Amino acid sequence: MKIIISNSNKEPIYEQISRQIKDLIMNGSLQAGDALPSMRLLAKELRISMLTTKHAYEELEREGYIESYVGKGSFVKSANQDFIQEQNRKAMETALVEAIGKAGQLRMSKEEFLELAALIFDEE
Amino acid sequence: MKIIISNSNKEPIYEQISRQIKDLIMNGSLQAGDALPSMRLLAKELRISMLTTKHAYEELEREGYIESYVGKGSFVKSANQDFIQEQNRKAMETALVEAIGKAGQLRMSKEEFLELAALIFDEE
Amino acid sequence: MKIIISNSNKEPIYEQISRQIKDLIMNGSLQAGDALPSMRLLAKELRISMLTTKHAYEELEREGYIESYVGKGSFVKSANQDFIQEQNRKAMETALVEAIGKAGQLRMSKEEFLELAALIFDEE
Amino acid sequence: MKIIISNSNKEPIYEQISRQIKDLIMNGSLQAGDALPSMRLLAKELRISMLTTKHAYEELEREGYIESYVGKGSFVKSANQDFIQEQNRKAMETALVEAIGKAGQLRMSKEEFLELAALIFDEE
DNA sequence: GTGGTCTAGACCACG
DNA sequence: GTGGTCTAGACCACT
Repeated sequence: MKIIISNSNKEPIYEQISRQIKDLIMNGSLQAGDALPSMRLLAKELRISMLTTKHAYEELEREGYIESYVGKGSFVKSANQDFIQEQNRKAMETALVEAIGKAGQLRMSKEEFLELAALIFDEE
Repeated sequence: MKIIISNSNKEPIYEQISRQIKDLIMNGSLQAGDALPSMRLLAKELRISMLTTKHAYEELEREGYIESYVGKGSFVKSANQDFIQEQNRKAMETALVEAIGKAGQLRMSKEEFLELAALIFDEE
Repeated sequence: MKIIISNSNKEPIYEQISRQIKDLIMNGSLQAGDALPSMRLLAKELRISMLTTKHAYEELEREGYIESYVGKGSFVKSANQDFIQEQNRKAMETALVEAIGKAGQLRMSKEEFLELAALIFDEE
Repeated sequence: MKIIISNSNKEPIYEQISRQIKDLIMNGSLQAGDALPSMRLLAKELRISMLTTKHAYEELEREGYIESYVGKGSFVKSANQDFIQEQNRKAMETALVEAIGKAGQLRMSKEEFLELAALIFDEE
Protein backbone atom coordinates (compact mmCIF):
# COMPACT_ATOMS: atom_id res chain seq x y z
CA MET A 1 0.00 0.00 0.00
CA LYS A 2 1.53 3.23 -1.19
CA ILE A 3 0.62 6.41 0.58
CA ILE A 4 2.35 9.65 -0.34
CA ILE A 5 2.16 12.66 1.91
CA SER A 6 3.23 16.18 1.14
CA ASN A 7 4.04 18.70 3.80
CA SER A 8 4.04 21.58 1.37
CA ASN A 9 0.33 21.19 1.10
CA LYS A 10 -2.50 22.92 2.84
CA GLU A 11 -4.45 19.68 3.05
CA PRO A 12 -3.92 18.20 6.51
CA ILE A 13 -1.80 15.06 6.61
CA TYR A 14 -4.57 12.96 8.09
CA GLU A 15 -6.82 14.05 5.27
CA GLN A 16 -4.24 13.12 2.68
CA ILE A 17 -4.02 9.66 4.20
CA SER A 18 -7.72 9.00 4.55
CA ARG A 19 -8.40 10.35 1.08
CA GLN A 20 -5.79 8.10 -0.49
CA ILE A 21 -7.01 5.04 1.37
CA LYS A 22 -10.56 5.87 0.31
CA ASP A 23 -9.33 5.98 -3.28
CA LEU A 24 -7.62 2.60 -2.89
CA ILE A 25 -10.86 1.11 -1.59
CA MET A 26 -12.97 2.73 -4.26
CA ASN A 27 -10.83 1.58 -7.16
CA GLY A 28 -10.59 -1.93 -5.79
CA SER A 29 -6.93 -2.00 -4.74
CA LEU A 30 -8.14 -2.69 -1.21
CA GLN A 31 -10.84 -5.31 -0.94
CA ALA A 32 -13.37 -5.89 1.85
CA GLY A 33 -11.72 -7.69 4.74
CA ASP A 34 -8.19 -6.66 3.81
CA ALA A 35 -6.07 -5.60 6.75
CA LEU A 36 -4.64 -2.09 6.79
CA PRO A 37 -1.18 -1.46 8.15
CA SER A 38 -1.27 -0.86 11.88
CA MET A 39 -1.40 2.78 12.92
CA ARG A 40 2.03 2.44 14.47
CA LEU A 41 3.60 0.90 11.39
CA LEU A 42 2.09 3.40 8.98
CA ALA A 43 3.17 6.25 11.22
CA LYS A 44 6.70 4.90 11.24
CA GLU A 45 6.81 4.45 7.48
CA LEU A 46 5.50 7.94 6.82
CA ARG A 47 7.63 9.39 9.60
CA ILE A 48 4.71 11.08 11.25
CA SER A 49 3.10 10.88 14.66
CA MET A 50 0.91 7.91 15.44
CA LEU A 51 -1.84 10.30 16.42
CA THR A 52 -1.99 11.53 12.86
CA THR A 53 -2.50 8.07 11.36
CA LYS A 54 -5.02 7.41 14.10
CA HIS A 55 -6.88 10.57 13.12
CA ALA A 56 -6.99 9.35 9.52
CA TYR A 57 -8.24 5.89 10.48
CA GLU A 58 -10.87 7.37 12.78
CA GLU A 59 -12.24 9.44 9.93
CA LEU A 60 -12.34 6.38 7.68
CA GLU A 61 -14.19 4.43 10.36
CA ARG A 62 -16.69 7.24 10.94
CA GLU A 63 -17.42 7.38 7.23
CA GLY A 64 -17.96 3.63 7.05
CA TYR A 65 -14.94 2.56 5.03
CA ILE A 66 -13.03 0.57 7.64
CA GLU A 67 -13.41 -0.95 11.09
CA SER A 68 -10.82 -1.06 13.86
CA TYR A 69 -10.61 -3.55 16.70
CA VAL A 70 -8.37 -3.23 19.74
CA GLY A 71 -5.82 -5.97 19.74
CA LYS A 72 -6.60 -7.05 16.19
CA GLY A 73 -6.09 -4.17 13.81
CA SER A 74 -7.99 -2.23 11.16
CA PHE A 75 -9.83 -3.80 8.26
CA VAL A 76 -11.63 -2.69 5.14
CA LYS A 77 -15.34 -2.96 5.82
CA SER A 78 -17.41 -5.33 3.77
CA ALA A 79 -18.99 -2.23 2.36
CA ASN A 80 -21.92 -2.56 0.08
CA GLN A 81 -20.65 -1.86 -3.38
CA ASP A 82 -23.61 0.46 -3.83
CA PHE A 83 -22.33 2.87 -1.21
CA ILE A 84 -18.97 3.14 -2.94
CA GLN A 85 -20.58 3.58 -6.34
CA GLU A 86 -22.81 6.27 -4.93
CA GLN A 87 -19.87 8.13 -3.41
CA ASN A 88 -17.96 7.93 -6.67
CA ARG A 89 -20.92 9.18 -8.64
CA LYS A 90 -21.43 12.13 -6.33
CA ALA A 91 -17.77 13.08 -6.58
CA MET A 92 -17.91 12.86 -10.35
CA GLU A 93 -21.00 15.03 -10.62
CA THR A 94 -19.60 17.62 -8.23
CA ALA A 95 -16.44 17.92 -10.30
CA LEU A 96 -18.41 18.06 -13.53
CA VAL A 97 -20.72 20.80 -12.28
CA GLU A 98 -17.67 22.73 -11.11
CA ALA A 99 -16.02 22.37 -14.52
CA ILE A 100 -19.16 23.45 -16.35
CA GLY A 101 -19.58 26.43 -14.06
CA LYS A 102 -16.07 27.60 -14.86
CA ALA A 103 -16.64 26.95 -18.56
CA GLY A 104 -19.66 29.21 -18.38
CA GLN A 105 -17.59 32.00 -16.84
CA LEU A 106 -15.10 31.52 -19.68
CA ARG A 107 -17.97 31.93 -22.14
CA MET A 108 -17.29 28.54 -23.69
CA SER A 109 -20.07 27.18 -25.83
CA LYS A 110 -21.54 23.77 -25.06
CA GLU A 111 -19.94 22.39 -28.21
CA GLU A 112 -16.49 23.62 -27.27
CA PHE A 113 -16.83 22.15 -23.81
CA LEU A 114 -18.02 18.76 -25.00
CA GLU A 115 -15.25 18.61 -27.58
CA LEU A 116 -12.68 19.27 -24.88
CA ALA A 117 -14.26 16.65 -22.63
CA ALA A 118 -14.18 14.07 -25.42
CA LEU A 119 -10.53 14.86 -26.06
CA ILE A 120 -9.56 14.40 -22.41
CA PHE A 121 -11.67 11.27 -22.13
CA ASP A 122 -9.71 9.62 -24.95
CA GLU A 123 -6.38 10.54 -23.38
CA GLU A 124 -7.12 8.85 -20.07
CA MET B 1 -22.02 45.90 -4.34
CA LYS B 2 -23.74 43.10 -2.52
CA ILE B 3 -21.61 40.85 -0.36
CA ILE B 4 -23.28 38.20 1.74
CA ILE B 5 -21.42 36.46 4.50
CA SER B 6 -22.58 33.34 6.27
CA ASN B 7 -21.42 32.45 9.72
CA SER B 8 -22.76 28.93 9.52
CA ASN B 9 -20.11 28.15 6.97
CA LYS B 10 -16.66 26.74 7.41
CA GLU B 11 -15.28 28.96 4.63
CA PRO B 12 -13.34 31.77 6.31
CA ILE B 13 -15.09 35.11 6.19
CA TYR B 14 -12.23 36.81 4.37
CA GLU B 15 -12.40 34.05 1.73
CA GLN B 16 -16.13 34.54 1.30
CA ILE B 17 -15.51 38.22 0.66
CA SER B 18 -12.61 37.88 -1.75
CA ARG B 19 -14.32 35.08 -3.64
CA GLN B 20 -17.48 37.09 -4.10
CA ILE B 21 -15.56 40.16 -5.27
CA LYS B 22 -13.60 37.99 -7.70
CA ASP B 23 -16.91 36.70 -9.09
CA LEU B 24 -18.20 40.27 -9.50
CA ILE B 25 -15.06 41.13 -11.46
CA MET B 26 -15.23 37.99 -13.55
CA ASN B 27 -18.84 38.44 -14.59
CA GLY B 28 -18.38 42.13 -15.36
CA SER B 29 -20.35 43.67 -12.50
CA LEU B 30 -17.13 45.36 -11.45
CA GLN B 31 -15.16 46.97 -14.27
CA ALA B 32 -11.48 47.91 -14.39
CA GLY B 33 -10.97 51.16 -12.51
CA ASP B 34 -14.09 50.86 -10.41
CA ALA B 35 -13.64 51.80 -6.76
CA LEU B 36 -14.32 49.25 -4.06
CA PRO B 37 -15.88 50.30 -0.75
CA SER B 38 -13.26 51.22 1.80
CA MET B 39 -12.17 48.45 4.13
CA ARG B 40 -13.61 50.40 7.02
CA LEU B 41 -17.00 50.91 5.41
CA LEU B 42 -17.31 47.33 4.23
CA ALA B 43 -16.39 46.08 7.68
CA LYS B 44 -19.08 48.29 9.19
CA GLU B 45 -21.74 47.14 6.74
CA LEU B 46 -20.93 43.47 7.27
CA ARG B 47 -20.51 43.98 11.00
CA ILE B 48 -17.14 42.29 11.07
CA SER B 49 -13.67 43.34 12.10
CA MET B 50 -11.73 45.62 9.76
CA LEU B 51 -8.87 43.15 10.04
CA THR B 52 -11.00 40.69 8.14
CA THR B 53 -11.83 43.02 5.23
CA LYS B 54 -8.16 44.00 5.15
CA HIS B 55 -7.25 40.33 4.87
CA ALA B 56 -9.67 39.91 1.96
CA TYR B 57 -8.42 42.97 0.07
CA GLU B 58 -4.82 41.91 0.58
CA GLU B 59 -5.57 38.56 -0.96
CA LEU B 60 -7.23 40.21 -3.94
CA GLU B 61 -4.24 42.48 -4.39
CA ARG B 62 -1.81 39.58 -4.09
CA GLU B 63 -3.69 37.68 -6.77
CA GLY B 64 -3.70 40.68 -9.09
CA TYR B 65 -7.38 41.52 -9.08
CA ILE B 66 -7.26 44.93 -7.39
CA GLU B 67 -4.87 47.69 -6.40
CA SER B 68 -4.92 49.67 -3.18
CA TYR B 69 -3.49 53.15 -2.66
CA VAL B 70 -3.04 54.56 0.81
CA GLY B 71 -5.42 57.44 1.37
CA LYS B 72 -7.26 56.88 -1.91
CA GLY B 73 -8.80 53.46 -1.68
CA SER B 74 -8.93 50.22 -3.63
CA PHE B 75 -9.66 49.86 -7.34
CA VAL B 76 -10.25 47.03 -9.77
CA LYS B 77 -7.11 46.51 -11.78
CA SER B 78 -7.27 46.92 -15.51
CA ALA B 79 -4.55 44.53 -16.54
CA ASN B 80 -4.21 40.81 -16.11
CA GLN B 81 -7.48 39.94 -17.76
CA ASP B 82 -5.59 37.23 -19.62
CA PHE B 83 -4.05 35.97 -16.42
CA ILE B 84 -7.45 35.66 -14.81
CA GLN B 85 -8.83 33.88 -17.85
CA GLU B 86 -5.93 31.51 -17.79
CA GLN B 87 -6.47 30.71 -14.12
CA ASN B 88 -10.10 30.00 -14.72
CA ARG B 89 -9.26 27.75 -17.62
CA LYS B 90 -6.86 25.76 -15.50
CA ALA B 91 -9.41 25.33 -12.75
CA MET B 92 -11.95 24.19 -15.32
CA GLU B 93 -9.61 21.62 -16.82
CA THR B 94 -8.58 20.30 -13.44
CA ALA B 95 -12.21 19.74 -12.47
CA LEU B 96 -12.95 18.15 -15.82
CA VAL B 97 -10.04 15.72 -15.60
CA GLU B 98 -11.17 14.82 -12.09
CA ALA B 99 -14.72 14.18 -13.28
CA ILE B 100 -13.55 12.05 -16.20
CA GLY B 101 -11.27 10.03 -13.92
CA LYS B 102 -14.19 9.23 -11.62
CA ALA B 103 -16.37 8.45 -14.62
CA GLY B 104 -13.76 5.91 -15.68
CA GLN B 105 -13.87 4.23 -12.29
CA LEU B 106 -17.64 4.05 -12.65
CA ARG B 107 -17.14 2.38 -16.04
CA MET B 108 -19.13 5.05 -17.81
CA SER B 109 -18.73 5.12 -21.56
CA LYS B 110 -17.61 8.31 -23.29
CA GLU B 111 -21.08 8.67 -24.77
CA GLU B 112 -22.80 8.41 -21.39
CA PHE B 113 -20.43 10.95 -19.91
CA LEU B 114 -20.85 13.48 -22.70
CA GLU B 115 -24.60 13.08 -22.54
CA LEU B 116 -24.57 13.82 -18.81
CA ALA B 117 -22.28 16.81 -19.38
CA ALA B 118 -24.58 18.19 -22.06
CA LEU B 119 -27.54 17.77 -19.72
CA ILE B 120 -25.88 19.64 -16.89
CA PHE B 121 -24.64 22.32 -19.27
CA ASP B 122 -28.18 23.09 -20.34
CA GLU B 123 -29.42 23.31 -16.76
CA GLU B 124 -26.94 25.92 -15.70
CA MET C 1 -21.80 25.63 33.09
CA LYS C 2 -20.97 22.87 35.51
CA ILE C 3 -19.11 19.85 34.23
CA ILE C 4 -17.93 17.17 36.62
CA ILE C 5 -15.36 14.63 35.58
CA SER C 6 -14.35 11.52 37.42
CA ASN C 7 -11.05 9.80 36.83
CA SER C 8 -12.09 6.70 38.73
CA ASN C 9 -14.44 5.92 35.91
CA LYS C 10 -14.08 3.71 32.88
CA GLU C 11 -15.94 6.23 30.75
CA PRO C 12 -13.37 8.30 28.85
CA ILE C 13 -13.09 11.90 30.01
CA TYR C 14 -14.03 13.30 26.61
CA GLU C 15 -17.17 11.15 26.70
CA GLN C 16 -18.08 12.39 30.16
CA ILE C 17 -17.79 15.95 28.90
CA SER C 18 -19.73 15.53 25.67
CA ARG C 19 -22.42 13.53 27.42
CA GLN C 20 -22.91 16.18 30.08
CA ILE C 21 -23.02 18.98 27.53
CA LYS C 22 -25.54 16.99 25.52
CA ASP C 23 -27.65 16.70 28.64
CA LEU C 24 -27.42 20.45 29.24
CA ILE C 25 -28.61 21.08 25.69
CA MET C 26 -31.37 18.52 25.89
CA ASN C 27 -32.82 19.79 29.14
CA GLY C 28 -32.67 23.40 27.97
CA SER C 29 -29.88 24.71 30.20
CA LEU C 30 -27.98 25.53 27.03
CA GLN C 31 -30.00 27.24 24.34
CA ALA C 32 -29.37 27.44 20.61
CA GLY C 33 -26.74 30.08 19.89
CA ASP C 34 -25.26 30.02 23.37
CA ALA C 35 -21.48 30.10 23.44
CA LEU C 36 -19.63 27.25 25.06
CA PRO C 37 -16.49 27.89 27.08
CA SER C 38 -13.43 27.87 24.85
CA MET C 39 -11.60 24.56 24.66
CA ARG C 40 -8.63 26.13 26.38
CA LEU C 41 -10.66 27.59 29.23
CA LEU C 42 -12.62 24.42 29.87
CA ALA C 43 -9.42 22.40 29.82
CA LYS C 44 -7.90 24.73 32.36
CA GLU C 45 -10.92 24.60 34.64
CA LEU C 46 -11.11 20.82 34.54
CA ARG C 47 -7.32 20.54 34.77
CA ILE C 48 -7.10 18.31 31.73
CA SER C 49 -5.37 18.55 28.39
CA MET C 50 -6.84 20.83 25.75
CA LEU C 51 -6.84 17.88 23.36
CA THR C 52 -9.35 16.14 25.56
CA THR C 53 -11.82 19.01 25.54
CA LYS C 54 -11.25 19.32 21.81
CA HIS C 55 -12.08 15.64 21.42
CA ALA C 56 -15.33 16.17 23.30
CA TYR C 57 -16.30 19.22 21.23
CA GLU C 58 -15.46 17.39 18.01
CA GLU C 59 -17.82 14.61 18.95
CA LEU C 60 -20.56 17.10 19.76
CA GLU C 61 -20.04 18.80 16.41
CA ARG C 62 -20.09 15.50 14.51
CA GLU C 63 -23.36 14.57 16.19
CA GLY C 64 -24.91 17.91 15.31
CA TYR C 65 -25.20 19.50 18.73
CA ILE C 66 -22.72 22.36 18.37
CA GLU C 67 -20.67 24.22 15.78
CA SER C 68 -17.13 25.53 16.14
CA TYR C 69 -15.52 28.36 14.21
CA VAL C 70 -11.84 29.20 14.20
CA GLY C 71 -11.27 32.53 15.81
CA LYS C 72 -14.81 32.77 17.14
CA GLY C 73 -15.54 29.85 19.41
CA SER C 74 -18.05 27.05 19.78
CA PHE C 75 -21.80 27.52 19.86
CA VAL C 76 -24.89 25.44 20.47
CA LYS C 77 -26.44 24.70 17.11
CA SER C 78 -29.89 26.01 16.36
CA ALA C 79 -30.94 22.40 16.45
CA ASN C 80 -34.40 21.49 15.44
CA GLN C 81 -36.23 20.68 18.62
CA ASP C 82 -37.48 17.54 16.90
CA PHE C 83 -34.01 16.05 16.71
CA ILE C 84 -33.46 16.52 20.43
CA GLN C 85 -36.88 15.12 21.28
CA GLU C 86 -36.18 12.14 19.10
CA GLN C 87 -32.83 11.49 20.81
CA ASN C 88 -34.45 11.78 24.22
CA ARG C 89 -37.23 9.43 23.29
CA LYS C 90 -34.79 6.83 21.99
CA ALA C 91 -32.73 7.03 25.17
CA MET C 92 -35.85 6.66 27.26
CA GLU C 93 -37.08 3.62 25.37
CA THR C 94 -33.67 1.97 25.47
CA ALA C 95 -33.52 2.36 29.23
CA LEU C 96 -37.08 1.16 29.64
CA VAL C 97 -36.53 -1.96 27.51
CA GLU C 98 -33.40 -2.66 29.53
CA ALA C 99 -35.29 -2.32 32.80
CA ILE C 100 -38.11 -4.55 31.62
CA GLY C 101 -35.65 -7.16 30.41
CA LYS C 102 -34.04 -7.30 33.84
CA ALA C 103 -37.45 -7.39 35.48
CA GLY C 104 -38.28 -10.42 33.38
CA GLN C 105 -35.13 -12.20 34.54
CA LEU C 106 -36.15 -11.40 38.11
CA ARG C 107 -39.53 -13.01 37.40
CA MET C 108 -41.38 -9.84 38.31
CA SER C 109 -44.97 -9.73 37.19
CA LYS C 110 -46.16 -6.87 35.02
CA GLU C 111 -48.22 -5.55 37.93
CA GLU C 112 -45.24 -5.49 40.27
CA PHE C 113 -43.13 -3.71 37.70
CA LEU C 114 -45.73 -1.07 36.91
CA GLU C 115 -46.30 -0.46 40.60
CA LEU C 116 -42.58 0.11 41.11
CA ALA C 117 -42.45 2.41 38.09
CA ALA C 118 -45.38 4.46 39.40
CA LEU C 119 -43.69 4.75 42.78
CA ILE C 120 -40.42 6.01 41.28
CA PHE C 121 -42.30 8.35 38.95
CA ASP C 122 -43.95 10.08 41.91
CA GLU C 123 -40.65 10.49 43.73
CA GLU C 124 -38.95 12.36 40.93
CA MET D 1 -23.49 -24.85 25.72
CA LYS D 2 -23.82 -22.47 22.82
CA ILE D 3 -21.64 -19.40 22.82
CA ILE D 4 -21.67 -17.11 19.79
CA ILE D 5 -18.98 -14.52 19.28
CA SER D 6 -19.15 -11.70 16.80
CA ASN D 7 -16.07 -10.01 15.47
CA SER D 8 -17.99 -7.11 13.97
CA ASN D 9 -18.76 -5.93 17.45
CA LYS D 10 -16.98 -3.47 19.64
CA GLU D 11 -17.76 -5.53 22.75
CA PRO D 12 -14.56 -7.35 23.73
CA ILE D 13 -14.63 -11.06 23.00
CA TYR D 14 -14.03 -12.03 26.62
CA GLU D 15 -17.00 -9.87 27.59
CA GLN D 16 -19.22 -11.53 25.03
CA ILE D 17 -18.31 -14.90 26.52
CA SER D 18 -18.74 -14.03 30.19
CA ARG D 19 -21.97 -12.18 29.50
CA GLN D 20 -23.47 -15.13 27.66
CA ILE D 21 -22.44 -17.58 30.38
CA LYS D 22 -23.93 -15.26 32.98
CA ASP D 23 -27.19 -15.27 31.03
CA LEU D 24 -27.17 -19.10 30.88
CA ILE D 25 -26.75 -19.22 34.64
CA MET D 26 -29.43 -16.61 35.26
CA ASN D 27 -32.07 -18.32 33.15
CA GLY D 28 -31.33 -21.74 34.58
CA SER D 29 -29.69 -23.40 31.58
CA LEU D 30 -26.64 -23.85 33.74
CA GLN D 31 -27.32 -25.15 37.24
CA ALA D 32 -25.16 -24.93 40.33
CA GLY D 33 -22.42 -27.55 40.16
CA ASP D 34 -22.55 -27.93 36.38
CA ALA D 35 -19.16 -28.16 34.72
CA LEU D 36 -18.13 -25.58 32.15
CA PRO D 37 -16.06 -26.57 29.12
CA SER D 38 -12.34 -26.30 29.79
CA MET D 39 -10.75 -23.01 28.79
CA ARG D 40 -8.65 -24.89 26.27
CA LEU D 41 -11.62 -26.64 24.66
CA LEU D 42 -13.77 -23.53 24.51
CA ALA D 43 -10.90 -21.59 22.95
CA LYS D 44 -10.52 -24.29 20.32
CA GLU D 45 -14.23 -24.38 19.51
CA LEU D 46 -14.47 -20.61 19.19
CA ARG D 47 -11.11 -20.42 17.38
CA ILE D 48 -9.76 -17.79 19.69
CA SER D 49 -6.77 -17.54 21.98
CA MET D 50 -6.90 -19.41 25.28
CA LEU D 51 -5.86 -16.16 26.93
CA THR D 52 -9.25 -14.80 25.99
CA THR D 53 -11.30 -17.65 27.48
CA LYS D 54 -9.09 -17.43 30.57
CA HIS D 55 -9.92 -13.76 30.84
CA ALA D 56 -13.64 -14.52 30.60
CA TYR D 57 -13.55 -17.26 33.23
CA GLU D 58 -11.51 -15.09 35.57
CA GLU D 59 -14.12 -12.37 35.35
CA LEU D 60 -16.89 -14.87 36.08
CA GLU D 61 -14.97 -16.15 39.09
CA ARG D 62 -14.26 -12.63 40.34
CA GLU D 63 -17.96 -11.80 40.15
CA GLY D 64 -18.91 -14.95 42.03
CA TYR D 65 -20.64 -16.89 39.29
CA ILE D 66 -18.24 -19.83 38.96
CA GLU D 67 -15.36 -21.53 40.72
CA SER D 68 -12.26 -22.97 39.08
CA TYR D 69 -10.06 -25.73 40.49
CA VAL D 70 -6.66 -26.44 38.98
CA GLY D 71 -6.68 -29.79 37.26
CA LYS D 72 -10.42 -30.30 37.67
CA GLY D 73 -12.05 -27.53 35.76
CA SER D 74 -14.61 -24.77 36.27
CA PHE D 75 -18.04 -25.18 37.86
CA VAL D 76 -21.10 -23.05 38.38
CA LYS D 77 -21.14 -21.87 41.95
CA SER D 78 -24.03 -22.88 44.14
CA ALA D 79 -24.11 -19.99 46.54
CA ASN D 80 -24.70 -16.31 46.00
CA GLN D 81 -28.00 -16.72 44.24
CA ASP D 82 -29.27 -13.89 46.42
CA PHE D 83 -26.29 -11.75 45.51
CA ILE D 84 -26.95 -12.24 41.81
CA GLN D 85 -30.62 -11.42 42.25
CA GLU D 86 -29.71 -8.30 44.14
CA GLN D 87 -27.34 -7.17 41.40
CA ASN D 88 -29.99 -7.70 38.80
CA ARG D 89 -32.49 -5.75 40.84
CA LYS D 90 -30.11 -2.85 41.15
CA ALA D 91 -29.47 -2.82 37.42
CA MET D 92 -33.18 -2.89 36.77
CA GLU D 93 -33.88 0.01 39.09
CA THR D 94 -31.05 2.08 37.66
CA ALA D 95 -32.41 1.63 34.14
CA LEU D 96 -35.92 2.40 35.28
CA VAL D 97 -34.90 5.60 37.04
CA GLU D 98 -33.01 6.63 33.92
CA ALA D 99 -36.05 5.97 31.73
CA ILE D 100 -38.36 7.90 34.05
CA GLY D 101 -35.94 10.82 34.14
CA LYS D 102 -35.94 11.03 30.35
CA ALA D 103 -39.71 10.67 30.30
CA GLY D 104 -39.91 13.67 32.59
CA GLN D 105 -37.80 15.73 30.20
CA LEU D 106 -40.16 14.69 27.42
CA ARG D 107 -43.06 15.93 29.58
CA MET D 108 -44.74 12.54 29.50
CA SER D 109 -47.46 12.05 32.09
CA LYS D 110 -47.28 9.14 34.50
CA GLU D 111 -50.18 7.52 32.72
CA GLU D 112 -48.52 7.72 29.31
CA PHE D 113 -45.33 6.29 30.69
CA LEU D 114 -47.01 3.37 32.45
CA GLU D 115 -49.01 2.62 29.34
CA LEU D 116 -45.83 2.47 27.27
CA ALA D 117 -44.15 0.28 29.89
CA ALA D 118 -47.09 -2.13 29.91
CA LEU D 119 -46.96 -2.29 26.13
CA ILE D 120 -43.28 -3.13 26.03
CA PHE D 121 -43.69 -5.59 28.88
CA ASP D 122 -46.22 -7.59 26.87
CA GLU D 123 -44.01 -7.63 23.80
CA GLU D 124 -41.06 -9.16 25.55
C1' DG E 1 -8.19 35.74 21.85
C1' DT E 2 -10.22 31.45 19.02
C1' DG E 3 -10.08 26.57 16.92
C1' DG E 4 -7.13 23.19 13.68
C1' DT E 5 -3.20 20.38 13.22
C1' DC E 6 0.82 17.98 14.79
C1' DT E 7 4.52 15.89 17.79
C1' DA E 8 6.65 12.55 20.96
C1' DG E 9 6.02 10.59 24.41
C1' DA E 10 2.90 7.69 28.05
C1' DC E 11 -0.34 4.07 30.14
C1' DC E 12 -4.20 1.00 29.49
C1' DA E 13 -7.17 -2.93 27.68
C1' DC E 14 -7.40 -6.58 24.38
C1' DG E 15 -5.70 -10.90 22.04
C1' DG F 1 1.57 -7.21 18.95
C1' DT F 2 -3.01 -4.17 18.44
C1' DG F 3 -6.04 0.15 19.08
C1' DG F 4 -7.97 3.78 22.83
C1' DT F 5 -7.04 7.50 25.75
C1' DC F 6 -4.34 11.24 27.59
C1' DT F 7 -0.59 14.74 28.36
C1' DA F 8 2.02 18.98 27.63
C1' DG F 9 3.79 21.18 24.73
C1' DA F 10 4.08 23.54 19.66
C1' DC F 11 2.87 26.29 15.31
C1' DC F 12 -0.66 27.89 12.26
C1' DA F 13 -4.84 30.42 10.37
C1' DC F 14 -8.72 33.26 11.51
C1' DT F 15 -11.01 37.26 13.99
